[in-house]
Amino acid sequence: MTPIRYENIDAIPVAVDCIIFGFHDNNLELLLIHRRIEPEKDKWSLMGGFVNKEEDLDVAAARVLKDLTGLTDLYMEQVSAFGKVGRDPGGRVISITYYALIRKDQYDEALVEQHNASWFPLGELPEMIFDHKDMTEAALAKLRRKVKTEPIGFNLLPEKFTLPQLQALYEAILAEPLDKRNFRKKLAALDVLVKLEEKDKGSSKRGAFLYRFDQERYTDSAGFSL
Amino acid sequence: MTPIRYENIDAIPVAVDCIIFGFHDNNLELLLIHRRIEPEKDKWSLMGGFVNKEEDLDVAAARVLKDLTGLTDLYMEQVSAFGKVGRDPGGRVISITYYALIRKDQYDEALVEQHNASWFPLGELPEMIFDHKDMTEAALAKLRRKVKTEPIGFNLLPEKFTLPQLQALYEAILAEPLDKRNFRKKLAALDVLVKLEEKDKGSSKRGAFLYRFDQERYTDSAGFSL
DNA sequence: TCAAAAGTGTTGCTGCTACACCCATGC
DNA sequence: GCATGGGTGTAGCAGCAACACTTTTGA
Repeated sequence: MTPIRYENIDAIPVAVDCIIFGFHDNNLELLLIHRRIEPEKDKWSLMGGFVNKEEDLDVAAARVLKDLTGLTDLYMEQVSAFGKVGRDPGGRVISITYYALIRKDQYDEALVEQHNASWFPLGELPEMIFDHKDMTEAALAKLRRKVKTEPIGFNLLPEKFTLPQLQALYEAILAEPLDKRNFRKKLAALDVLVKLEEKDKGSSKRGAFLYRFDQERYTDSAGFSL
Repeated sequence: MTPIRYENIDAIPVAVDCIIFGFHDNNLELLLIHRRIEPEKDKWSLMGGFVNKEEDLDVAAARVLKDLTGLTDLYMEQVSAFGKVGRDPGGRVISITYYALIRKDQYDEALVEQHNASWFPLGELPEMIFDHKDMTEAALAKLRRKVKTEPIGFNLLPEKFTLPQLQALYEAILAEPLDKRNFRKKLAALDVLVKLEEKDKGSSKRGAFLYRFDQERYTDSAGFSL
């Protein structure tokens, strides 16, 4: 049978918008793009792009992320679809949002500059266009939930990291202070970190031991909760 | 400034598909539609429809639900977007899924028959077209998570219900047995139910007291967890 | 009188929170 | 030698799971 063609159906431009999280200086940050045209000139927007007719949604999101950061294989998760008729004054566009976690030591700074993008700590977000603020909040809520039950936080840190760094990361994501001993106790129980010989002396005289996340140990274990 | 028109952008048909949950006979059930045409003839599908150019996503989902059940103001929540290029062999369609909770004593049976739709207990789902099985699983996962932290289960029960009914509902949703005393203890602590004078003698000689959910008490309280 | 479902409290344990001091090092 | 951040253990408490018997009533 010949496929149905859906010819009398309204077709609608579909975009993906990416909430890009990074971690720097004990702050959770967002990568935003400076809008240089009207309307909403000089506000900031999420990085986005239209979905091509022959392109999976995830692929479109990955493409958009690569265009801005040069990075592939990022940790990425769909948040939700935003589809109010008037959400984009330029015309009807349905937007599917994704959040992504990136290591701030790895992205391509030149590309980011070309796009007039900069990083903003969550607490100091500028005015954003359209419903991008709502998108950000939805993404953050989803990240907060997820980070407690799955070991995804590591995607925001370098390969090797210290426990104080990891704790600061979780504190930044959850926006609440955590007890140092309890935090370490839980991590020890999870048994997914490998302690290395080296120390990082970047932030203290004494130096803190470096660890790395062991993906294999995790997939074996199953339980994760912080 | 004149709005940009997005004229050179690929436009794509966008659908909403609804995972419709009902509760009957101590089973969580799904309302599915019998497909009478090729391809995938005689399989079953979720109720869906295309999103019109001038229609919000939520409005489209509500319309689709009303078309099938006659009901409006249903409890409804977006699940996620499915957007693989080949997911519908009839052509590229991006589908946004919503789940809805309906009271099985209220829907319009004639309409449902007109659509060749029937109810299936979750354990006895027939073969479904395209990726509708994945959609169902995603919806169920979301429902399970949500039902533990927000008082939405009541949307599947009549206005007045008994505690054994409510417990059976939660057991059906979570697919695990619950301890009767602990369940009642938690509910009592939540303080969102109003005990009525009447009893329902439908399922026992002794009869069980009827309760109703008090929305106001809930919005006041804030904490809900089962 | 018996079968079938409704209703009701207590105890032990687990897992969480709260909390303070010593250690290593560079300056 | 002192200031700075790194590292470590315990005790009390709360919330959760496990568990068994009495009540009501229609047949």
